[in-house]
Amino acid sequence: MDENTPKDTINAPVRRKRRYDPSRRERIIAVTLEAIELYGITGTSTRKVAEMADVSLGSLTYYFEGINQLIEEAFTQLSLSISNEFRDVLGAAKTREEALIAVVDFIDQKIWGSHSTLTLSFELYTFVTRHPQLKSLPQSWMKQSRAALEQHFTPATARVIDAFVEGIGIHNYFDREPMTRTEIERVIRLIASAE
Amino acid sequence: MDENTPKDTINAPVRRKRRYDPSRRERIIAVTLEAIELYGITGTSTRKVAEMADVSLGSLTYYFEGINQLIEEAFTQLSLSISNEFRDVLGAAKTREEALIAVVDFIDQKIWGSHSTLTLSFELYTFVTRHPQLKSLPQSWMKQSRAALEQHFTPATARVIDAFVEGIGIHNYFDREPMTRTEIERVIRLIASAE
Amino acid sequence: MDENTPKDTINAPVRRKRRYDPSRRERIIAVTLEAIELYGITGTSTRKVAEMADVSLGSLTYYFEGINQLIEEAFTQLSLSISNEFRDVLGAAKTREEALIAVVDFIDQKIWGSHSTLTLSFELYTFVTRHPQLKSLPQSWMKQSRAALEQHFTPATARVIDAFVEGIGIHNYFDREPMTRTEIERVIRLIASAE
Amino acid sequence: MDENTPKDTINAPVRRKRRYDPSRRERIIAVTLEAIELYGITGTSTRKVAEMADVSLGSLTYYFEGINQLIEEAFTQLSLSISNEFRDVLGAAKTREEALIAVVDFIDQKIWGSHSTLTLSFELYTFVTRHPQLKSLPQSWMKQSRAALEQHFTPATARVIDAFVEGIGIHNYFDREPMTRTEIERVIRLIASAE
DNA sequence: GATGAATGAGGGTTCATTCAT
DNA sequence: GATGAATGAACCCTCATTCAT
Repeated sequence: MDENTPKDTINAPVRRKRRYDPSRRERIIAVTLEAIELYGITGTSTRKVAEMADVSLGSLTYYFEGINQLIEEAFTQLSLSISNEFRDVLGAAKTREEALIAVVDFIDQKIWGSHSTLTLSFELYTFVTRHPQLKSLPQSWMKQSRAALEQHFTPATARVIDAFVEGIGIHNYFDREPMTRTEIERVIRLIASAE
Repeated sequence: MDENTPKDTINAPVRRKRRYDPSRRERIIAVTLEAIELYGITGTSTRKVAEMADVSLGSLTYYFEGINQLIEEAFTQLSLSISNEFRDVLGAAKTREEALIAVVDFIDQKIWGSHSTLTLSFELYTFVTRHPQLKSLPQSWMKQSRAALEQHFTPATARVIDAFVEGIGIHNYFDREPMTRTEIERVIRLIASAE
Repeated sequence: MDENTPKDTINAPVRRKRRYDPSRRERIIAVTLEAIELYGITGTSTRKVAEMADVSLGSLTYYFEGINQLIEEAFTQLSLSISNEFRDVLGAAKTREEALIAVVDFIDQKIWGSHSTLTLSFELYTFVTRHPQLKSLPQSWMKQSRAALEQHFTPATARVIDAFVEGIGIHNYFDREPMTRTEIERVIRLIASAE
Repeated sequence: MDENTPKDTINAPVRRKRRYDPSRRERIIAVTLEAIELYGITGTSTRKVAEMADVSLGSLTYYFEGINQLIEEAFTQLSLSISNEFRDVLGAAKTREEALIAVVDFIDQKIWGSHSTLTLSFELYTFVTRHPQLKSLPQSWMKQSRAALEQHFTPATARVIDAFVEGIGIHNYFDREPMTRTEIERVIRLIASAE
């Protein structure tokens, strides 16, 4: 009782008493993804997420079964974001030529090539390895990528492009002299030419 | 101690639990890699490694600065193993045709396609993301792969093959209908044909 | 809320999850006793009780001061049930001989010997130890047991029988070879014979 | 490093660094029993035990699988103490008459009648209810009590006395007017007379 | 050189209770 | 009157690391 009574209006203690926060669940998920990007799954604790989301510790287990479910939902969202973005980029292409360029863009810098995306993907792959029930995440992600590519290429070609996107993205991440845009384009054209 | 001490035969050559063991350091590293494969970095603790290596807990910090150094050395060894194996497989190829088949084998089942290798690679990639000083590991690994490939292909082709190996390995790991050997071979031949 | 709201039949008498419920307080108490029997006081939480009673979480602190008051009321009810049952069983006896048999029945299987009753009694005894204001519960329970016995036996005998009932019930609960009905009857007759 | 460096010898920080504490495990068990008596199992936490034993938190899980194993060991010790004490008291009796008096003493005040013992017994009974693997504790305790009694009485009588001891102890604990020593003695003699 | 008992910060989670609606 | 989202202290336990022997 005492601790809630402000001595005077000036020194009133700042007490976080945020009730009614309708988008709380979504914010927690988004913040979790940020935490994973910043600190890795290893460094992502309930306490850190709660603090980053400006939320009490109890909120996490109020909305989620446990930290694993939280991570799963965060990854689900990540997976959706990436594959939707790929779909959008490819979907905007009207001709086969535009599609080719869109793929190159996707690798080169726009999405897949980004530090953030790759970092999160590595975390996801590693996590899926230990939690096989999440295999559906990269699976449906791959499925959607290929569906988007198949609007412009044959299934076989789509598959090869998809795999190349994956591989070159990772290699460029580590490589001190990443493959140039010109070279990427040459490869994509080569693959596409084989249909 | 008591239970291991022979009561009356003073010089009896009793096998102590922790016997004289010159290769202890190496064994700890090897066991750490096993632990990472089995439980992930997250699930690999000093206690578990010590127990698996049949070594005292103190040994770990006696031989290594800390658990991170231990993991780093384990990954260094992993990196060496994989790239050496790739070098050997490629090195055994006498003709360009044999080299092509060797690459297909490498992807298809022998090494890179294995569950164990991919699992460890994901752990490594994730770890490197948080410990940039280890970037040299995948870098020199890539360097050696390409050097091996360059015995039979141009540098540009070597690079593309290398990236494709990476990507298709990962995709096949997640894919419920992995790319067939025939299809893999077709792609490799396609890439090689562009020289 | 959405899923329970009828889309077009405005006045449809949809059964809400939480319907009008006049005996809610009593039900909560009864359910609490069930929870204690199933999970022990340790395993009985407000959430679990609310869920089992199909009642909102807030109801518990709305109807009760706190969980301790809830437990107290549950135990009060338990105490009443058991002692009333004992009173009824004894009250139905018309002769001293029938009373003897009734006591044997009470121990042997009917009430006191039951797993459920003993489980709850242990919980109660333990709880009373930490909340002395509840000592009146076993006290009035004992008082009523003796009053029922005194319809057929002297106070001194009633007391001894009562204590024996307590002791043999507990021992038979743990004993792998419980005391037989014949033997129980022999003891009761022995005690009764001393008047 | 900084925090360990004393600024001067006078203000050297007091750091509990108790290494080598050979009886630590036993002390933790003993302290746990004290904690259970004082606060009940419900109120006995790892933190409280660690503090009471002047031991670090980690020591508890270093020596015990978890808090349940700790409680089990504490109860095992309790069970041993009580039944040994009963054995000793009875064992000191040379004649049947002395044995009778020993039993009365045991109930009346010495051991079983004590607040402490009954409190712990209630906790034990309640705990066993939820952890059936501990049923052997009260079982072997009963077994030993009867063995001690059978030095002076027939098995049937031993069993009845044992049950009566249990029941009267509990009832006297709750009763505002406990059974007098004289009355207890009368009952014991009555039971013994039936052989 | 080698050990393993000891440490304590930090992990995930549960809980009774509060209170704006 | 009744709700349930929100709180934060406290729970048990794991961990890398230290250090007296």
